[in-house]
Amino acid sequence: MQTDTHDTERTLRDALSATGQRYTEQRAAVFRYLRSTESHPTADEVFFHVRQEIPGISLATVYKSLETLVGARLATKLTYGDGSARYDGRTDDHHHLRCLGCERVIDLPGQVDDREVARLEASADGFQVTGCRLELTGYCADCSPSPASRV
Amino acid sequence: MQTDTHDTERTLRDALSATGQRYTEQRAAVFRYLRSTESHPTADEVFFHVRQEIPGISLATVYKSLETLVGARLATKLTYGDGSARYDGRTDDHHHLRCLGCERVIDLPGQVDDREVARLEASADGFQVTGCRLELTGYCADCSPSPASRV
DNA sequence: ATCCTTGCAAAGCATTTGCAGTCAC
DNA sequence: GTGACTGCAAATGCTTTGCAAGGAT
Repeated sequence: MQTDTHDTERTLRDALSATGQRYTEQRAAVFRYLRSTESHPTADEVFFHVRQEIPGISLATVYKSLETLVGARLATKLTYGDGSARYDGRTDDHHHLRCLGCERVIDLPGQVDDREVARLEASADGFQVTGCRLELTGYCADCSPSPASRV
Repeated sequence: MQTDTHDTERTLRDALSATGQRYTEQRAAVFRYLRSTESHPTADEVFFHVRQEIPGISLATVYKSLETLVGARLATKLTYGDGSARYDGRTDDHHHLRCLGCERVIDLPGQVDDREVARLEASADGFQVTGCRLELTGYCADCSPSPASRV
């Protein structure tokens, strides 16, 4: 646990200093919160939680910190979906489920098979593929309209 | 060609009247423009083009028309990606390529194999999947940094 | 000591809304 | 004639920016 905290701080310090940026309490708190949750929070939600630790932090700083983390590849910005952007503290290749009922975004374990990507890529003439994002939409266990119905 | 125009108008009239909504010149122009392009335009781009046909149309009306079309399942709203939403006149199941250079969104022929979706879905415990969106990111032929390089 | 960061308030966009006049049915 | 739609302008919501004061190296 203690080790976790140290690793997190070390990771952040290293990534920031590598690009001439500074380690600050605010950035650390935002980073720690992102790492601690699987809820893919919006900037506002991050602000709300981090404020309990650093009451004086401003929303603008939260936005700046989040962009800094994304720039340092320590977080991902999820811009699909309506409305406000969501941030994800995971940076490994993974996908998402989006509940059409409660709008929650849930991590989906597993990756798209490379052969499947290659097959699709074959239709993308002259396009050089570097990444793949997949989102399954539907209804989570709590929002399922009815166990058997299908829209 | 003539038939195409008739079909388009008929399709729109039918879809609108089915929900007690009215056929208007503005909605028709927006619909026609969406059908005529593969460029996945933003609301602003639709506004720009439709204005050449109906100079008096307002941006608000374009937004309202686009939402009406989406609601009637005659268009799709593409909300992944930063910034403004893009609209797609195609409603069949298909996916997209997003160029990280010029930000263009290009249609990707082909679908994700059902078995692949089923495999991923298996990890989504209790989640009822109704749709699948996939986006390959990379560089289009015009933006490719260099033929062989890979980031 | 340098110059990056913060917090505040104001600005910037994309999108939505309220409402009176207009139009499709 | 009735209720839906348009156009305008103002409002909203998320995000970014400019700048002086403060903080990390």
